[in-house]
Amino acid sequence: MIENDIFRALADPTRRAIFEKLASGGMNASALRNGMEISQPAMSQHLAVLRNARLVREERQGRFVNYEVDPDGLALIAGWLAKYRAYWPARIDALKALLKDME
Amino acid sequence: MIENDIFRALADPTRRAIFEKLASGGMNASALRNGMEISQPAMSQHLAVLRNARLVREERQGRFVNYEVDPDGLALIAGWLAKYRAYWPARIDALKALLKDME
DNA sequence: GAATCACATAAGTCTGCACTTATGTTATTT
DNA sequence: AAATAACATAAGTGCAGACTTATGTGATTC
Repeated sequence: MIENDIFRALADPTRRAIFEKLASGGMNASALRNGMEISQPAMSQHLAVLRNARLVREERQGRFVNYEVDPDGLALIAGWLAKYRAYWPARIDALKALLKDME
Repeated sequence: MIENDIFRALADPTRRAIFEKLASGGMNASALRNGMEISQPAMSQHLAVLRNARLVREERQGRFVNYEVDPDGLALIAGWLAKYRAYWPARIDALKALLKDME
């Protein structure tokens, strides 16, 4: 179940940090490690989990592998959130401000 | 960190099932157990985790404790998602239409 | 083609966490 | 006030998962 993979992937703070870093632009695994104090295998394993959850996708470039955010995973979270939109009216103003900021 | 609590809380499928059940209406812990094959302590522990993540809130009613969805947790997820709005431009229009419909 | 570089995979260790059994706490009932 | 009902908490157990060390794989460099 992909939904389970997504939430389990995001449950780890290190993985969320990696994802956030990728959100600012595509990057290879080595570049991702810069300033993160994480071993090479650990990074590789984290990326595999994120990729399996469709939060990230890879693209081979020579001997480098470029990673970038996969919108599919985000859309799935948005879909999960939408199921509970009945509870959003309480926060509707905050959301509106958020959207206005998106223009 | 509350964001971490939220994602860790949602990482467990049983906890997501409990949350989904509560989304269809407030309920006490015993009613939640109906048709779930889960022990009473396990349910109590799951509810504690969800409550700590602000995904659920409780309200004492005699010797019962009524649980309901807490919009705060959902809003925090929406806020997290919003950080990556650059990756779901196509979804923005749908969300806007949704909010307009809420007026 | 041998060495090196970027990354993946294997296997083992250790911590966190979901569960169980047992007991505590608070409110109702009789 | 004793019994019971609804729930919380404590302590112990077993497994998943985040890490390590070691090795494998595919691409570039010399």
